[in-house]
Amino acid sequence: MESRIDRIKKQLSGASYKLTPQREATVRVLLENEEDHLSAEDVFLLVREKSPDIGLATVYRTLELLNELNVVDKIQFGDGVSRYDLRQEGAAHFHHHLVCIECGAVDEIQEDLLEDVEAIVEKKWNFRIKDHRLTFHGICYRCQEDK
Amino acid sequence: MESRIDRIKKQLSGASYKLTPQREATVRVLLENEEDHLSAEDVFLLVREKSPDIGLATVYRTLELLNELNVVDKIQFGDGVSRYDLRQEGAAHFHHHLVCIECGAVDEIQEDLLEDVEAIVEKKWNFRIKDHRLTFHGICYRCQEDK
DNA sequence: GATTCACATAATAATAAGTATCAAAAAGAA
DNA sequence: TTCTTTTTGATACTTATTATTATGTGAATC
Repeated sequence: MESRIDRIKKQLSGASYKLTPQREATVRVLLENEEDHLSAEDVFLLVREKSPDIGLATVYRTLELLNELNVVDKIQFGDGVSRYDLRQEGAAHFHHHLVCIECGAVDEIQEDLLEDVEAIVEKKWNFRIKDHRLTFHGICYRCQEDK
Repeated sequence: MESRIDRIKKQLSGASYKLTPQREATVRVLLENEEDHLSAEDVFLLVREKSPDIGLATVYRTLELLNELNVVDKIQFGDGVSRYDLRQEGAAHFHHHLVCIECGAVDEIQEDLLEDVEAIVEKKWNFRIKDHRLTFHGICYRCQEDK
């Protein structure tokens, strides 16, 4: 955990930004809630629990910065809110999501399932792929059991 | 064209909605701009050219309704605006998009490239897929030529 | 034909996510 | 120290979208 913070610190300083206490608090919240897909508001409320004086704008700025440095991914599932998701270390590509239309849960698929598809797209559409977003909408295993 | 409007009319009446003049004007704009990915504002401005008395809220409501009936798909590319895209007739699934990070162009892939991937996800994650969203970000063929 | 009645609409107010502004504080550099 | 740059917090603002509300409309019933 500490080592991940250190590495993020290096990424920041590499781009001549500092890991200020506010930024560190924000990063810690993201690390502690890695499973979730927090909105900026969610992050703000969680950060505020430990650092009550932090401002909402600072959280937005930090998330924006982390997104530019590819530390987090900014995603939209269509509910009108941006969500911020820590990128797996070393992951070249965005991971995939399973959004349950019953309960709203969002699960992640870390595996890259798209290599074959990307090869086809690059060739057939002559498109140089840099990243992708893949989300499946359906019924998660939990809601299937409930039936 | 007229036949497509007729079929959309049937879809509406099947769900006990009417194809009012305002709704028809909105659908026509979508049909005439099928290649584009219009925002609600875009649609509103285009509809207004022919039906100056239409209200923005009506356009929003119509787009929302068409989305619920799966006539259009509501998509977000991350620029803060929802865009509305006519679904190909008979298409069970959402089509895919190629978003160029240089020029912003959005191209479409109508083919379903995900059958194999979906089979894996359904089995391995025990997730019953209803729909999917797949967007590639990269450099389109036009911008590659410009180099 | 007049009268209901449910649905649609236009106008506009309200909401909420996100951004811009700006003065003050913090952190370096000199 | 003093000067300069970066960062921050508070808050005003913007903008997409939604809610409200009074009005309109067209089919169904009297």
